[in-house]
Amino acid sequence: MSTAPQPDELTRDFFARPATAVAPDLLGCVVEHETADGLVGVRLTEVEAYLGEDDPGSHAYRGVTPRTRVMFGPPGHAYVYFSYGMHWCMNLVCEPAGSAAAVLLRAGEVVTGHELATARRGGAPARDLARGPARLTQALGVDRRQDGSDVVDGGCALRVRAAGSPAARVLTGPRTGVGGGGATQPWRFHLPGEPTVSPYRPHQPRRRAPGSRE
DNA sequence: CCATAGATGCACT
DNA sequence: GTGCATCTATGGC
Repeated sequence: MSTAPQPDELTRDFFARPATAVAPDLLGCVVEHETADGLVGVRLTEVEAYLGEDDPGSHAYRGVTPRTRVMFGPPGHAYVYFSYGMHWCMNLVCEPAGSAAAVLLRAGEVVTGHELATARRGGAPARDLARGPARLTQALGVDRRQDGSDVVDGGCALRVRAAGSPAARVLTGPRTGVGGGGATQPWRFHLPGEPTVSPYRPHQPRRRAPGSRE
């Protein structure tokens, strides 16, 4: 049989736009990851836009490095990075190659593979399965191996599809967990009335490590 | 509900 | 060496 695109499949052109335009359109879409263990799908309820080299809150602010190489590549790919020594976070790359914008997937609702997602999350309650960027990747089974994955190439294990009509209402707010002056722009997007949206936390400078002098 | 502290490894300076 | 685009456990209300 043919591998014709499904009607709800997102296109590369969808991601070739500014991150601030892509981000609200991603709300309500479903990210799926299929592994040997099964399929988990997450309906996105909260995302954040990160711009390129002019955005102090973006990993791309200091230009191309081995880690941020994928952000500067073509749109429609996953940028997965390691955070705080134990977590993985997932972005979808936007804008044409050479421009480093991306959208961080912050939270969602597990709509497929509830049992597998719960097992991966250590038996967490349903609302918490994908509430937070690191929880979301853990529920999906995404880690370093998915960095650079093409999510709009039909047949990839990690993919994004539209689900129903676009969100009727989208709320915006300041970005979460970002300092350096990058938090003040209203580049966080979420759906209203969603219990899976992570609570907003203003950025707090990290206290010194134990044992260091004050 | 809220606040705080500790875990933990990598990218970059 | 410094600083994280975080989460969990624990304690108090």
